[in-house]
Amino acid sequence: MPSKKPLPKPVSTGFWLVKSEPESYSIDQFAKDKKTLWTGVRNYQARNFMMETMKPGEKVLFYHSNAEPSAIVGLGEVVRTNVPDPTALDARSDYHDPKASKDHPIWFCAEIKFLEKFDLPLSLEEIRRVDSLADMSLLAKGQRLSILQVQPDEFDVIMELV
DNA sequence: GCCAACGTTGGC
DNA sequence: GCCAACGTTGGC
Repeated sequence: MPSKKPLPKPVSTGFWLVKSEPESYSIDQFAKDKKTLWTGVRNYQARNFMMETMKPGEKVLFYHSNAEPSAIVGLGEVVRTNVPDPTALDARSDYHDPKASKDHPIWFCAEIKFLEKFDLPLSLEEIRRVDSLADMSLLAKGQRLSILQVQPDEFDVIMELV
């Protein structure tokens, strides 16, 4: 028996949810930018999603966290993945990592393009009231990951409600 | 502003 | 390798 388990490489469900505090990057800013690099992620699990699980063309729900109300507010689509995060190499960035270099970027991000701002944002409170969304990882206790997988059936339910 | 939950760091 | 201390996330 090998003493080490291989690192699990999760299969993409094809759908994602990314969190952003509207005060740092809002859906309105995303709509203006048309596309953005999802930089500044400094968590290995979230990074690995953007390095090896996410695929171009997959849909991304945009969630406002720490907001009033916190809610799913829009939709984007993955354009590129596994892009070295430029903020890690920028000494003036809040996200600068002195251990990162051009040959060893450490941190990677995805590029996401704007598709839609929802007419009816789906608040966290509303999400909790939908039985078929009860298993969303967004609702899991202690869940702090800024990038989460979404199941196809959950995505369909959400798109019916926004 | 509070604080539970979790990830990371570093001393040993 | 253990684990206490610390920092961050994000709901409330």
